[in-house]
Amino acid sequence: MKTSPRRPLILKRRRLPLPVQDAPRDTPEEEPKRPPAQEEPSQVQASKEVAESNSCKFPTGIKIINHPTMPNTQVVAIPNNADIQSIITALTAKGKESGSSGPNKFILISCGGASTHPSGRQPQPQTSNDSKRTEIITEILGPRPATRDANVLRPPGPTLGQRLENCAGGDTTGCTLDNSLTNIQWLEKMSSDGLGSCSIKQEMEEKENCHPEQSQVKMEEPSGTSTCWQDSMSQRPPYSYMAMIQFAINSTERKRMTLKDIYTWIEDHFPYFKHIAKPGWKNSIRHNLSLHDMFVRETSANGKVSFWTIHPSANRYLTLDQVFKQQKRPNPELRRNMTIKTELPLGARRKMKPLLPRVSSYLVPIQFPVNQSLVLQPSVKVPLPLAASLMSSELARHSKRVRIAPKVSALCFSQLVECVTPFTLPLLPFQLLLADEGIAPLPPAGPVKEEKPLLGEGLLPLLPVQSIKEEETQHGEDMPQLARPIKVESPPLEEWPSPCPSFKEELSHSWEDSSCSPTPRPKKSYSGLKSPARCVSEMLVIKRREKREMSRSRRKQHLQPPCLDEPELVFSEGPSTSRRVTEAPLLAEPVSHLRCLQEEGGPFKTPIKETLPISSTPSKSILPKTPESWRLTPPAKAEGLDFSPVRTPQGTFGSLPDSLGLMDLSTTPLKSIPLFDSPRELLNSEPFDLASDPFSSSSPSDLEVPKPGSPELQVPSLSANRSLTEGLVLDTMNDSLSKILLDISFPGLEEDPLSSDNITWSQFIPELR
DNA sequence: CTATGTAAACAAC
DNA sequence: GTTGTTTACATAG
Repeated sequence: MKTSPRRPLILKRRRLPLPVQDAPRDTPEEEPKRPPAQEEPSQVQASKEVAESNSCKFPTGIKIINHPTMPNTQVVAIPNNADIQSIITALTAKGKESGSSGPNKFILISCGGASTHPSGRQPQPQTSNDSKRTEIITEILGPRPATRDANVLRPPGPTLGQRLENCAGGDTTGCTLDNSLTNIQWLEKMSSDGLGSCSIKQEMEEKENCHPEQSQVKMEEPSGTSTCWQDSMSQRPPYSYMAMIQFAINSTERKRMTLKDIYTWIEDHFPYFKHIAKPGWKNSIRHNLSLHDMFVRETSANGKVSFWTIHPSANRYLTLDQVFKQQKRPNPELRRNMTIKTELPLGARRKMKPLLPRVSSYLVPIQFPVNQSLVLQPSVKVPLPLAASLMSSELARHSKRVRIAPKVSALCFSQLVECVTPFTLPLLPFQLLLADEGIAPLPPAGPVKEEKPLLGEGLLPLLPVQSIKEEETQHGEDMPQLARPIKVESPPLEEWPSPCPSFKEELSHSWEDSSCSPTPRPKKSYSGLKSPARCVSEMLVIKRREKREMSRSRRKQHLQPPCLDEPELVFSEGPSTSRRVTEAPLLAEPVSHLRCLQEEGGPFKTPIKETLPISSTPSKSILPKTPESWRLTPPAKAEGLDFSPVRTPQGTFGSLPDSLGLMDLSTTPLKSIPLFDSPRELLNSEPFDLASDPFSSSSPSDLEVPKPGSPELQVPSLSANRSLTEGLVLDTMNDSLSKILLDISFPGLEEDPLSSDNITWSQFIPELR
């Protein structure tokens, strides 16, 4: 189709221009916003239901609304005077009761805020809304991307899968800013996507998903959207080769597959390759296998058969199934893509984002519901003390990025996610930044700009924890390479199916390697595993590589920390999966977290190649350190990297405390959480840190989060254009509470709301008023 | 610049 | 011919 010489195949995803500004076309009418009410009926109902139910349980004045985009997520508007703890307790109970199927994430927002606000600016416009609405929206459409984040975010709770779903949404929130933003996006989506049916209903039903069994093979159908999917089958899948390879490999129990099987799997699952694609696609597959460090080649014991595996640290265990599901729900993207193409006019189309792959993906798109979406009762006002927020992932695509904060967990939430809200773009720039409490520390130094660095870290933060630590510790900077071997971390053994895997690169260059020894670093290494013989052979290989490396081309891309982009999914089911991360030691949930973390980065994103020094790759890496980023990442933080940071416009945020975050939420100490009347307060206030309390202790000193002092960092920086607000997100699944910062910029406003202190939640969310 | 896709040259089996 | 690696280049963001 595409005939471009070079790229015969073009991914559609890229194609779609953002409607954003142009949007006009797309949604002209629609977007204009439908009043919330109008939205999907189904949604509405759902929301109502929820509300009702909630209302029962909770003190009066509390409004609960289903999050428009996030499944299993509700936005809870809490009056100032309400007893937060009790509410949290109630929500927690509720969430638990509901289990994965029900709402398990709650974004807490204080409503009365308006009152509080002295600020003057309450937005008028919005105000108007207040009265109006009572209802809200609901689920539906979430933006897809969110899911990913979700994963990330999600702690390990129950099953990841569930989480994902739950969280998936990420998001959330309700933030609806003003109309503008929201509408467009989502509405648009809705309409355009047509998700409709499939997604919506199913969404609610997520449950199904939960158990998905997915045979991976057939995933397509699972959803039922088969038609859509099928249609798409003839088209090039929206997944990168790297993603497809991962899907293929992860579809097996042992998580390993021969090249041939990979080809077969892909052909089976994506007819496009079987029937339409040029033969060269196989070459591309091979190319990807060789290029990305996350793919590790193992040789069978006898040495005759080579299996390709995914480096545990990088493996998110994504399966097509999972991705597919997620997409459905939350995002309609795929759907969109598929359908859209045909249906929508170009303008209308959204761009597809590469699902899995792109690094940028780290960013999670967040969608905000349209403003309307939330509605609180008029009467209710919440002060906002709470910040609630949400987070989860979201999608981001738009213009901005949101970072997701990790769960509160331990120390830090710090993670921020940057999201870009894709859709919204046009509308408004609303950004969310999640920050943990501490978060902020920005990376002072660096300009942050680079996302990448961030990326890696950013999301990861969580993940890394374990790995990171280890690395850190191990590394230090230099751990001898020897140490590396330690890698054991990677749980290779267990995880790795193959008994004796020999990885090409044993040395691992990645991580360390680059720097280290000149020696070879073959791609992957799991040292322990390989047999001697292999080692030798490997060595040879390595040598070659080294040479090459010297050269510059793209070499294998090293793993990096994860990113999120991908659809997240976390694995779920996989038996094996479970542990890999042995390392995780720290966390209680380790596994999941870890996994997430690692995975995040992993899979899709290519790890950064950090490049060896030499390597051809340009890694931009700022971090010279490690090539292997993925592991290393954390440390970085220490170093000043930011992990999670949000990148604010200017900068970024800081790092995560890394590990901290990971810790676990389980104990969330919500109790003491302060509520903030206005977003502004939040900003000013220190993070409350959950972390501090409970975790603080836990957190290693080193880890320390910059938080307190630092707050400003972010803020200031942010201030420039944005405003920040904070919110709390209660994830009952995880028992975690997270705080996030929302960075919101209003189009209309010149100033940042923040800057003006005036800002109130209501401004952001009219309904609250 | 980076990530990704494609093509192709080579090398080892 | 298959499998792996690399290099080179193109394209989109």
